[in-house]
Amino acid sequence: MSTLSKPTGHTKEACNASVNAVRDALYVLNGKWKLPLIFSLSEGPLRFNEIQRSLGDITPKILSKELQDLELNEFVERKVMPTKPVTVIYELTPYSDSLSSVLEELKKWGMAHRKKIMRAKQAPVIALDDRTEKELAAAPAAL
Amino acid sequence: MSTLSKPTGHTKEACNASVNAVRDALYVLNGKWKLPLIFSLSEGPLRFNEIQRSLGDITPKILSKELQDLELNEFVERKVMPTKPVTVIYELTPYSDSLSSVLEELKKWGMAHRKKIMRAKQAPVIALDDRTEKELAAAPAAL
DNA sequence: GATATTAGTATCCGAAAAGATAGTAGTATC
DNA sequence: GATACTACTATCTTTTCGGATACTAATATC
Repeated sequence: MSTLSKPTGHTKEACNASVNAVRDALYVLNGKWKLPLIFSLSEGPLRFNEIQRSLGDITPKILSKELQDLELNEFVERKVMPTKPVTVIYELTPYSDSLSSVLEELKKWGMAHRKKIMRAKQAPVIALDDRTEKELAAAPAAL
Repeated sequence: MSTLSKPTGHTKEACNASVNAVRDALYVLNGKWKLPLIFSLSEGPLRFNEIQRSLGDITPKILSKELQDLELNEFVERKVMPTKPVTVIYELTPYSDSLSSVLEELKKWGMAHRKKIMRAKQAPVIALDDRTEKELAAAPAAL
């Protein structure tokens, strides 16, 4: 039995509100590139092509879409510089800092979960490091 | 400018490790039904058909798959009871409680974000309540 | 005038996630 | 013997996501 529902009580309305709030939060971080993008920009502003190079294999279409998503959520600001061939710089907003505690919690939990899976399966570290996160999270019992 | 990268420094390796850990965490919560399912079971153990009824419009195929995912991640335990027509009960494990602080952070952030969006757009509350979370999070500027 | 660089957009494509619909095995009831 | 309930599984279709490839407009360089 669990205590997950204790803090807010467990009325249907409270649960739905919680689910919706958590979903809102997950939604803004979701997809393959949001996190790499945020971490990449956390080292400083970058231009479009610089981001593309730093992420390696993202296509311009996807990068453009992801940057627009981040802009809509006010994590990233897009600045067009009036240079000869125009340069566009993207940088994290102060608001993006509000994510830090959430990301910190997710990171802590993710690392602990990975350790649990490693312990549970007694798999050698090297083998674990070779697995993708998807495999790790989706099929821990298979390790 | 942001301070997102400060706590762990910003070496390439540290960033990748963080991204992977956060991704691990997001992965186990991802998909349309994981959260409703967890919240539903947080009120107590339920049988397959009871879960289906409580979630409304999930198909048995999807429900079965989601429950298996949760079982693999050790959030849910599946117990087969030797009754006349067999009954199967699903319940949250003690390990699922480890999610509570993560979910609490996500909930807090999600609620604050929604409020920010509401303030930013000065949209009437009723209009906001009519929107889906996807619309809210994906296109806040359109409110 | 040909080529390169800027920051993208347009079109098509394949994989994966989700859903609709139907069926299954075992038991019990009418 | 027909129907219903249990907990699913099988098959097919739709929707969504991400990617490959090619292209654009404006300026600058060779």
